[in-house]
Amino acid sequence: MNNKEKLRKAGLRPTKQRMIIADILLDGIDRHFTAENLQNEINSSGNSMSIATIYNCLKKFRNCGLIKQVESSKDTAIFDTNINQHHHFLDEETGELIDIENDEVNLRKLPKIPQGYLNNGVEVLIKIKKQI
Amino acid sequence: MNNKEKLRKAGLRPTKQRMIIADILLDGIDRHFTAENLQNEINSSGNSMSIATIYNCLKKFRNCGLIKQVESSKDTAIFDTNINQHHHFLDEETGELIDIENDEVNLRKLPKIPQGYLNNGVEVLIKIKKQI
DNA sequence: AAGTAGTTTAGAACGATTTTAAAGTAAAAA
DNA sequence: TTTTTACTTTAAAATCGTTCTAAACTACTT
Ligand SMILES: [Mn+2]
Ligand SMILES: [Mn+2]
Ligand SMILES: [Zn+2]
Ligand SMILES: [Zn+2]
Repeated sequence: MNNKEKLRKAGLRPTKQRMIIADILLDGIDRHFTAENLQNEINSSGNSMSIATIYNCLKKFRNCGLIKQVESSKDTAIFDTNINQHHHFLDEETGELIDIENDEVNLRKLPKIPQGYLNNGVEVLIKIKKQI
Repeated sequence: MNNKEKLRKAGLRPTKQRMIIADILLDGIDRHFTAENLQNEINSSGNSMSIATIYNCLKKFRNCGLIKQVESSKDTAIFDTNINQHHHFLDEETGELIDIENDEVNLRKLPKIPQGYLNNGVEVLIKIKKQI
């Protein structure tokens, strides 16, 4: 399925800007990035785009499930092209994230979901720090 | 140990402002809160404090291990008075966090920590959503 | 008591993100 | 195809959480 079809299937109009972003993000390579990182990639590809459009598109892509947003206490939003359920190592010093595939983690025991709620995904974060 | 002693032991001068905050936060009750939440509590207690001081104190308290900061993709920092290793339920709609005590979770399998790094804590986040 | 290092503060500044509103574009209707 | 409609992009302004600045203040040391 090409990117135009992916956008259509997600319910998004394949505009010029969304296609530029899809060409960068939906190439099957897993990556973590910020809005600014993406703008730099757009610029490097010989294109340009308003930062407002980049935020608009990232929000649409995320809400459609084409990308994810990582839970992180950094002040800048971090997005993730790996949309499979998976986990992360986090170096709190640098903010660097490393993927952990889902089958690398196995939970023996999980707490009871609160009354009236449904489980909507489990994420394991392993904080790491450089050895001294 | 009283709050003045707790601050001293943490290497912090027990100033009037830090004592006001310690009286609110270090009462043994686990809670999740923002800087603004705390300012409201300070105001309700008949005191007042500059928002800069509140941020200064929260950062000091966190760096001394008197409180924690939660990993969250919300745009406002969320702090936690539960400093034991523990986990959370997160309602992504509302941002509400609910503690999961450490013994409620059991990991059968953990990935190998990357070369040159040390494990610095494991956090499990269970995203939940309201049943419809 | 005097010195000094650390702390508080109001307000300015900052940086990430969102809003505004006008111009442009894609899809639908005619 | 033309027209209409809803959606999208944009630069610039606004917003909002947080940090910085620098002057006044306070806790601790000598
Ligand atoms: Mn965040
Ligand atoms: Mn911010
Ligand atoms: Zn990832
Ligand atoms: Zn907690």
